[in-house]
Order: sequence, then C-alpha cells, then structure tokens
Amino acid sequence: MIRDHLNALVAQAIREAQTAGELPTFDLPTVSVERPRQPEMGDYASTVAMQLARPAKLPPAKIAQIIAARIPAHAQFTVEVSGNFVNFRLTPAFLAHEVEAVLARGEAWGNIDLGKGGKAQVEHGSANPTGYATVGTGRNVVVGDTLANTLAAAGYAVQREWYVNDAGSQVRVFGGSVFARYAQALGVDEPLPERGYQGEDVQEVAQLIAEREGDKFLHLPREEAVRALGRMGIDLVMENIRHTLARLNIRYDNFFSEKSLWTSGLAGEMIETLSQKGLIVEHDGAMWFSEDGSPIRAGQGKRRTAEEYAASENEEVEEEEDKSKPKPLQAVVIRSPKVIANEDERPTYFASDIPYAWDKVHVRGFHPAVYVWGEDHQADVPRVLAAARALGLPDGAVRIIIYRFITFLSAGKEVRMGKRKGNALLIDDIINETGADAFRYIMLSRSVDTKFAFDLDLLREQNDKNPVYYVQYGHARICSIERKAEEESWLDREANPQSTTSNLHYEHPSELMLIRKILELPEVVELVAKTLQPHHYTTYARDVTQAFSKFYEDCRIKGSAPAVIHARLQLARAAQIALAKTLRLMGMTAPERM
RNA sequence: GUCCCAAUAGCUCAGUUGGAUAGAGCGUUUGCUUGCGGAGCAAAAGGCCGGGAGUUCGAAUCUCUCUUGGGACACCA
Repeated sequence: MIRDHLNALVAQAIREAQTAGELPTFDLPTVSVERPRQPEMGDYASTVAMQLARPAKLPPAKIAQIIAARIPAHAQFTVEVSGNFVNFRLTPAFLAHEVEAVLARGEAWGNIDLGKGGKAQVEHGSANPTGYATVGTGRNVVVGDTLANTLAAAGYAVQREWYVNDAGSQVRVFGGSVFARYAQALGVDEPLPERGYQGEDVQEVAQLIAEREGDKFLHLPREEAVRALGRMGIDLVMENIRHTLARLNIRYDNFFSEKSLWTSGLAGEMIETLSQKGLIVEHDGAMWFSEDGSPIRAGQGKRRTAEEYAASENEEVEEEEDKSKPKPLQAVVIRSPKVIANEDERPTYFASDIPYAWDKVHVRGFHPAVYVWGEDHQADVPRVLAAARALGLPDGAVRIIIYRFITFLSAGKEVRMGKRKGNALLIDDIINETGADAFRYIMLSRSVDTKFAFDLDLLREQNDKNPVYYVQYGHARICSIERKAEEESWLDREANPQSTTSNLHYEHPSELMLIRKILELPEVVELVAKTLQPHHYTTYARDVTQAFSKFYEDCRIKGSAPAVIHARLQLARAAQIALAKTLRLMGMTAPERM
C-alpha cells in the first residue's frame, strides 16, 4: 500500500535530517499520513511537522521544509510543502497505472485481506418466530447481511446465522394462539389466550394447518395439541420469513436452535464450569451469574423503588474506579424455580446466551462473532460481554451491534406498531411498493445509531427523490456507454491495434478525480469491516456516481482521438466495476438498463 | 436513580486514527442541450457543529459537566 510506503519515507527523512544535524535528536513519534479533506491539498498529507515542533524546538513550517527536502524524487507521487503540512500528490501516470490494476482485478476489486482467511460469523434476524418478518426486522437483516458481505470481501470465511428462539415462554403463548385460531378455523369457538398474538399471520398459519391436517389436534389432550401446533406454526412462519428475506437477497447458512443448547447438554456444562469458578451464586432459591463471584445483595437484580435508590446512596462510596475497564457484572438470574414452567423451556434468556457465545467462539471458532441486535437488547450487551470474559473468550471475539428502531410516520404522526397486536408493517408489503433495492438502500443510508422515521405516505412518491435511483441510474448509464461504443465501433480495433495495450493517459481534473474515488473502495471496505457501520457505502456510492457524472459531463468520449476514447472507456469501465461492487456489497443489483 | 444513544444548514443526515476554508441529499433561487441516457451538470443562498470548562501546536471529533430528546434498566422475550 502506498500509504505505508509514504510513512516509511517520512520516518526515513526525519532520521536522515537528525543524522545530518538539521534536526535535533529526539524519539521518533509514530508517523502516519492521512487523507486531506480538500482534494487540492493532494492525496496524502503528513502532519508530523506539527507534532515535532515541541521536541525539535523549531517552527513547524521549517521542519516541514527539512523533511520534504529529504524525500527522494519518485515516479508515483510529488511532494510539496503547504504551511505546516507535507503533502503528497499521486502522479497522473501512477493513477493511470492504478486504473489498469482495477480492470485487471474486475469483480475482486475492493477485496482486502484483513481477515486472512479466518472464520467470522454474522448472526442477524433472529426475531422470535412468532409472526412474519416486520420492517423492524428489516433493518436488522439488511445491516447484518451487508456486514456479512463486507467481512467476506475483507478476507474472512463468513457464516450467516439465524438464532431461532424456540425455547421461551413466548413460543408457548404463540402455540396457544395458533391453537385458538386453528380451532376457530374449524368452527370451534375458542378464545385467544391472554396476551395472545392477534395478527393475521397467525390466522393464516392456523388456517393452513387446518386445511392440511384436518381436525385431529382437537382430539388430542390440549397441552399436547398446543405444543404440536406451536412447533408446526414456527416451521410455517420460518418458511414465510425465509421466503421474504430471499426477496431481499438474504440467505442463511445456518439456523441455530436455542433449544439445542439445552438438549445437547452444553448449557449444563457451562453452568458447571462457571460454578467451579465460583461465578455462580445462590440467592433466594435461584441461581445467579455474578462475574466477580460477589454474593447477591438484597435488591440487586430487580427493579428498585425510588426510596431504595435513595437509601443506597447513603452506602459507603467506593473508591475511584478505572473507567476504562468494564465494571464486573454482579447479578443476572440464570435459573429459578419461578420461571421454569416445563422442560421445553430454557431457564432464562441470558442462561442461553452463555453457552451460545461459547459455542460460537470456542466450539465453532468464529472471530469475530458479530451479533446484530435491536436497541431493546442494549441492556444485554454488558451481560454477554461479561459472560464472554468469564469464559475466557478472547477480547474482540464477540462484537455486538445495536441498531435504533425505525419509527413510522403516517399523516405526519408517529404510529406505534407491535407484533403481538398484529399491526406491524411487514417487509413484504413494503417491498411490494419500493422494490428490494430501494428498501436495502434506505435501511443502509443512516448510521445504526440513528433512529429514522419511515414515512408511509412518502413511500409511493419516493421514486425520483430516492438517492438509490441516482446511483443505479449512474451505473446503467455507464453500461449504456459501453454498449454504444461497441455497437457503433467508436474504436476501430483494426485501425488502432495499439489501443488495447496499456499507455492510458489522463489529465483532465474530472478524470483524475474519478480515478481517486475508484481507488478509495478498498479503504471503504476496511472501514466498514472494522467499524461494522455499513452506512458508509451509501455515501461512497453516491460520491463515485457523482464523480462519474462530472466526468461524463466534462469529458466527452465519442468523437475524441482514438487514444482518448480508449482511455476514457477504460476509466468508465473501472467506475462501473467499483460501483457494481459497492452495490453488491450492499446486497443490491447493479442494473444495466433502467 | 443508574446505564446506553443522539443533538452539525430550513428539513433528513454524513463527517474515518483529533488536522488546513464544515459536507451531501431534499427544499429555495439562477444558469447549462447542433454530440455518449437531463433520473444529469454548474452556481448562489443557507452554520456561535446544543451550552460551558478542560486536554492539545490544533477539537464537530477526546475528557468532564450541564441542558434537551429517545431508549434500556423484570425470576419478560
């Protein structure tokens, strides 16, 4: 990478200046060139002169001059001093050379080797299988799938997993709801259970079962029927969800059953391990996880009243803590006789999280194991991280992404939605209106930390305003140019036998700008892979498209000299490669016509 | 009460390991077409980066604090 090369050259220049006596002796700081915000300032810039001003006891502008003077002449870049900065500008010849490198790599352009073939997992979706996929789940799966694409491009062997919550009490409630709707479908008067699922999806599933299986479940013992219908219902719902997600270009490698953690005995082993480490304590007849093994004190682990908080304030103040270290987690319930209704259920949600994290990282070897969670799970983040620490899993192996929920606007007012109440907006309904590409783009267009309002009224008129069309249109236009160039033989290969060999030449600012944008792609992939923030793709896609549009406006291809036509067609091709790759990473299509 | 997230242009949002003059889309105003897709391009207007303090050569970015808004804090999932 040229950036590393420049770093080395700057460091070398400083050392030489010290040897020559132009700079006093001091310890070299870590030098690192960066990308200037203003493109006029060059492609890379070093700020090291300002960092050295104090130890060198010289004005920074003077230091910049000394360093720049000692950087040898090079074919790839030029060096200039601007104020206190040492700037590097890639030469047109080098940029042209890089265009050829992009063309040579084709679809592999943008791939990097951050993962070095290691195993990574992205677990996303994972909603309770108690209803069809909602728009809320949509943000989860689009973010998760895009991260999976990114890690794959970053050199990881990636597995995409859905965690099936098939072990909780919600599943029992769901089973009861299916049973009621099933009975109703067969003409039997049966009320929905308390807090049952009211959605049409449950009715649909129950209807389907009634048609396929007849009335045989009505003759079984009720408890047995509820369980059987719950299982069948979950299978049907999952089938529907899979179908919906396939429309979004999302597929999974594995569906992991929560219940399997308990039937396999892994959960029991983990609890045993933690008990031996003294990290599981008994209190009030229940079993608790306590990261530092501290005993459970009264009031911990449950919601306290304002009075209790006020009283606890009078307790002795602990000495100053190191804020960089996470506080040990002191109380999460693992198992209690009050919560186990029957053997089909796992003790608590957190009790499953412990063996699940172990299974991902230690048993299956994923590093990182990425979790994509909605903000309703934010309180569980420290718990899972604490469990990972207690189990001795390596730092950074468990990565949890929390995304903000989507809110909905209708007639300018916020609408509340819930799966249980059955008024949730389904992904299928939305993509029937917008198409899968626009849906994915919208879901990726904002940082996961930002909640955004989905305006239902704007849904239909979002066509021209949606930036997704700008990007896809740009791609289609490049393809159109290539088609035209071929059909109309802009380049007569017979007359210009040399034109297919290298010797590309670019000098127009719009050409050079576009090349620089294309060359940024690997850095964007690295950024997303490291930060796990996929929204950077949308700004990058727009930037590339914008650079191409400017190039398209300023640099005519048709009718130019053969060498220019050739060079510009090659550049357009490179832009198409970068844009298509970005769209693919986002899980979108790159249409050749619109 | 504790914890998490947010606050940047009229609106919706970017802003990478702290760097030079703060960025885009939409909206507003005004230009651009004898030629490759005008779903385009160019220009203008629009900012105490929520307030305050600190660290630093240098802060939208880091630390502390305050304000405002959202969320999470069950032997629920």
